Amino acid sequence: MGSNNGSSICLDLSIGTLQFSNSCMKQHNKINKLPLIHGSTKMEEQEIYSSQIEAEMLDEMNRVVAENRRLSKMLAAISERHRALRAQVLEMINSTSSSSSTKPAPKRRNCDGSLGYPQSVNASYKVNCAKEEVRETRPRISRMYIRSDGLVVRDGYHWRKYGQKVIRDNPYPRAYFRCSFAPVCPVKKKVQRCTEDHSVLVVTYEGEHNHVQPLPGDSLNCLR
DNA sequence: CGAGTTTGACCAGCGC
DNA sequence: GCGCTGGTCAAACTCG
Ligand SMILES: [Zn+2]
Repeated sequence: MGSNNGSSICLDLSIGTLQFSNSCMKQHNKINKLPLIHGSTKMEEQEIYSSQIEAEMLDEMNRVVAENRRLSKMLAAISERHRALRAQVLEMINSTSSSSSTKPAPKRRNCDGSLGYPQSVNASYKVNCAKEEVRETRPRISRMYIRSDGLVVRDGYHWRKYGQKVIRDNPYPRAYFRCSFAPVCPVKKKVQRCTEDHSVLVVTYEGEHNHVQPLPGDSLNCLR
């Protein structure tokens, strides 16, 4: 979870071009090897038809090659931007962690301030979570998006509800759960409905279980 | 009767 | 300092 630190994006963008050109060439050879029988109108028709197909295939192939080239350029540009942003974020983390060594870190609202789809996660959240990875002292926080009608999340663990709160800008309340193995297990979770899509539950897990899953059969229909 | 849930009160951080 | 807000506590309540 969140451990995908790979800076290089590797995508195979050769969308069947080789295969396509090979089959095209085979067909081309086949057509060329056809015995020529002069005066045969049927053969002429076939030849015209074949050449039409050939021309269409070549057109298609050129189009796909051009598309492939365009996508490769786009990917290169995106990779370059990703690398630059990553470097920037790391620089920010280093500067803030060195400067905040004198200041005590705030006790609350570290990673839970914003709630929304993964695409709309803001920059400060990303920076905070990156900080989370850098210093291993704070409990691990992970967020999941689950499509569910009720507030029940089948994640294989037993939870005890210890609070519910109406949160600003959300008509649905947020529920607070502790692992039923507490205080031995320190894991907590928060469950609330997504403001954008009310059929989606936003589940935030805090910490890691130090015991086996009591209900391993329960699968998590996660949307990530 | 014990375990789990509900819900109002309380506490602490943060912005103004 | 004050009000707002999110997180937690704990008494009351429910359910098997
Ligand atoms: Zn646990």
